[in-house]
Amino acid sequence: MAKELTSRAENYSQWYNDLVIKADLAENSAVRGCMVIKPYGYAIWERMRDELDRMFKETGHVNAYFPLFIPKSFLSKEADHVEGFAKECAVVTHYRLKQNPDGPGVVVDPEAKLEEELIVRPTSETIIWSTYKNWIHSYRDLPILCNQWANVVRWEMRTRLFLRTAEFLWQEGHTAHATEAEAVEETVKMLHVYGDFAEKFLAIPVIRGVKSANERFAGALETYCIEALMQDGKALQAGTSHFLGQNFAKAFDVTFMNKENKQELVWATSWGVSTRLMGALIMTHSDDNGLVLPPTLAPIQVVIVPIYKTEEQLNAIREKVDALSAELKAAGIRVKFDDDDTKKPGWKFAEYELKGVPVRLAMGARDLENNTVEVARRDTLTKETVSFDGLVGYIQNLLTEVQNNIFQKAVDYRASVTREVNSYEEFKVEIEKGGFLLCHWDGTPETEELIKQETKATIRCIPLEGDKTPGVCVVTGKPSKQRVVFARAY
RNA sequence: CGGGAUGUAGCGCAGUCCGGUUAGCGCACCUGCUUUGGGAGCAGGGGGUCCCAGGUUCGAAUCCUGGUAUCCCGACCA
Repeated sequence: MAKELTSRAENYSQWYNDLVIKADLAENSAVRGCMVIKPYGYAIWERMRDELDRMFKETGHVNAYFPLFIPKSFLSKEADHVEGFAKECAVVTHYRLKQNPDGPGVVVDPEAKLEEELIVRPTSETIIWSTYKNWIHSYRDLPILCNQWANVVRWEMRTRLFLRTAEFLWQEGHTAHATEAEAVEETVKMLHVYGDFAEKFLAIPVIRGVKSANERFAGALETYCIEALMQDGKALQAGTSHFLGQNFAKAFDVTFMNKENKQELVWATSWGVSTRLMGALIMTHSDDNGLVLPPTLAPIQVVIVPIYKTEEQLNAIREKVDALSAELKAAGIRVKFDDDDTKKPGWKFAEYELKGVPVRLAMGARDLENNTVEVARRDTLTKETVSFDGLVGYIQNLLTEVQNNIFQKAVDYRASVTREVNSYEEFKVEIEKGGFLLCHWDGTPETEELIKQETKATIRCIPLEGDKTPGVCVVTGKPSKQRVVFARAY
């Protein structure tokens, strides 16, 4: 069969959709803009979820769960917040159906209209802070460090698989603190949890930074983010951590008695990452043969494909592989022996490449004779024949090497399309080529908006690390404290 | 919500302009034999409310009207 993924097409999204569907990650469902995540894709999400959950718990957080439905009045209590989300809310108005009196099927029962409409959560700040009001009375009740794993709904006008779906899975942390300093510290801490997760676990290099006012979360005083760069040169916001100040405490009247017996408003943060990370993963590492998964994340790290003609040969291979599998498992490696006799070896090779399995072993009669095995790595698509002896150590090293290699490849790619620009003319030319542009900006929303209108580029973030040399804005010539990161984004 | 395109087997498509045998092709699926170190070959077979509703006609996948869904480009947006 001819290779179906012919090239990284001009129309990246088409390539991406083909890839995702063929790789058995997800399908569009009948519901507008929602996704079905198939078992293999979900296993990848579970790997992400488990690792993040572990990191959250290591930093002192606990999990909880809050309602799906938010009374309309809650959402309107914080002015900026409601303005940010009002245009994309799904609203529940009735609670019952009845038999259609004029024909077949059912209709909404007009008798069952809700007194107050319910909003399907687009995010949970409001319902959580209405709850925190009852949990917090004293400084002794603080901090509260809760996370929830949930689904949320945002009725986007235009959706894109994994990157912007109407419903998506995510985690949202919501913390409450006695002091501003502590809340800011929490916000930054979680930004770095996300940054470390992206780089060490997903092998996606990210820029840690602060959003400009235009791009800030609705209701936040400051939004921190990690920004990644996809292989087509477009930026993707991969995670956010918000310092919410006392905005939600004010809106929901959440106060506490401090040690001096004075009543104070509580300080808040929230932070989240979503199934968008699946999109980031695919669009950072994949090639024309399908997914490329970092070994830390891969649900299957090593697949073993037997090559045989007879049942006897298979049994001989199985005997040897079973011992190897046990050793690999004991070493903490996720291994699969695919002895499905309805598929041929060549088919399996292609299939596991499509699925991004980092290391593939093939073993046939030739190997049994020579005490060898064929080792293929997904990231470089190279193969070599190695001795069966000491194989576990070899594979452990190889997995580490693959992990480092795909991260380094992504770092190198990003470096190759990140450059400084020093005039607006240059900016307009360079932005067409994609990638990150580092340039000076006068710090005003007006200038950012002008650039967005004229070039479709936005400030991805004001980086926390790196060069802090001042300069002058490429548009207005006014002073600038440091270079900021511009790009076109998903 | 504007502009454009497309809905025909599980997937990808041809047929539609110019109405007329039993709606066709590739992949996938099933059976048999041969195969198995990179998505096997040959032979046979199964599978269709042609997006929905109404209309025109002796006759509609094809023409007309309305609806609906999806995709792309905008606007919008973690």
